[in-house]
Amino acid sequence: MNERTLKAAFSEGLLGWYKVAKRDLPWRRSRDPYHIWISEIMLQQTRVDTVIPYFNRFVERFPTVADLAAAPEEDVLKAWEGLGYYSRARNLQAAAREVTERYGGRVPDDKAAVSGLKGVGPYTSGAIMSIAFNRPEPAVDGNVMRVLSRYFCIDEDIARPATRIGMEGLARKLIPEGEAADFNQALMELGAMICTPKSPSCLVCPVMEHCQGRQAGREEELPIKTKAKPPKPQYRLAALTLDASGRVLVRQRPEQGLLARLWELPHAEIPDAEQWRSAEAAPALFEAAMAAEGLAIRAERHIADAEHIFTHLHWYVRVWTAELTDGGEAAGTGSGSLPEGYRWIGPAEFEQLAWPNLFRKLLAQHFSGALEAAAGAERRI
DNA sequence: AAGGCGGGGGC
DNA sequence: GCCCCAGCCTT
Repeated sequence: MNERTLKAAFSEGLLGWYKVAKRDLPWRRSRDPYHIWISEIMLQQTRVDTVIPYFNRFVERFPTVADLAAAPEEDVLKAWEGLGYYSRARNLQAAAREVTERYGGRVPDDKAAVSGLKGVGPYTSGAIMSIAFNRPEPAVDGNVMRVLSRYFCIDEDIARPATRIGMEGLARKLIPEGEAADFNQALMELGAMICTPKSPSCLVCPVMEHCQGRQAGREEELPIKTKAKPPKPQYRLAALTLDASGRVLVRQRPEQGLLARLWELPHAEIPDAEQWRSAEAAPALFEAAMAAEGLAIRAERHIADAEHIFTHLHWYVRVWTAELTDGGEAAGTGSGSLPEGYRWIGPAEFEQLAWPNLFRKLLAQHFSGALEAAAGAERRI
């Protein structure tokens, strides 16, 4: 079979399968390019099942581009809480403001304009142009690279940017006339449902017959991908500090970087794991580290441990109860002696602010009494 | 080209 | 435990 026939068989088989097998997803019930856009940003590095509830809440809370553009940033962050990669939320709102001001609140049917929006890269621009406007642009994500690597038995490392460029050229040629929206979604659907990373379901695959990877017996070893580096361990101590009325001392993270603008318990890295672990050495190191950030505390008692794995970091977080050492003024009614970004919160404020999952879980346990109960049980042993 | 940037599901 | 996911941005 020649190359042209191989491609035609692929496109026809895949498209025919998709038209009868496609999943009923919330954003597929809409033709609104704004909805397509929201869904594609949320779906970056995030699974469909995770995105669905976020998508539904988000479009209800921000029904139009103008609503999103006009919303307080903290509202957008709260709507994104738990979804991860929070720069997506900030970029999305910045882009919504650009669409409102420059394009009258409508997502432009223009490849260059869409590509220029913050948070929209090669994949997402192709997805919006094809799915929302049926333009024949490729939308090459991890699914597509896996499917194409297998079907055409391509050995190139999909971690290399150059490989994605090549895949885009191939994917562009595969789009059947006038079928960009369905075909691009079919490619991703096949990758998600049939041509999975592990144990692909070749026997029910609509294009198995001509799959070059399977014919070579290599469907399990493709695609080729260089391994990611393991996350770097970081040992951190966090302070659970209460005032007289039971409120908890928390702080907001900086505007840039990891977990930007989310809220957290005050904490500091202890570079030496052994010292971090040591009940004798840890308090003084913790107190010094917090003092360097302008917060004078005394660490009292180890109360909980938590772990959180990011793509590039592995946090080991040990929570100590703590007290402010600069007298009652800081623990009072917010007289201003707290460092910038710090505040006292009760259960009501806890629900309003946006937290990374690690601290959301810890504080939820504290406010429900579970944290102290567990520590008390441990102490009795 | 490499690294920063979350969180969860599947096996 | 390990892998990977409907990636983008900065350097």
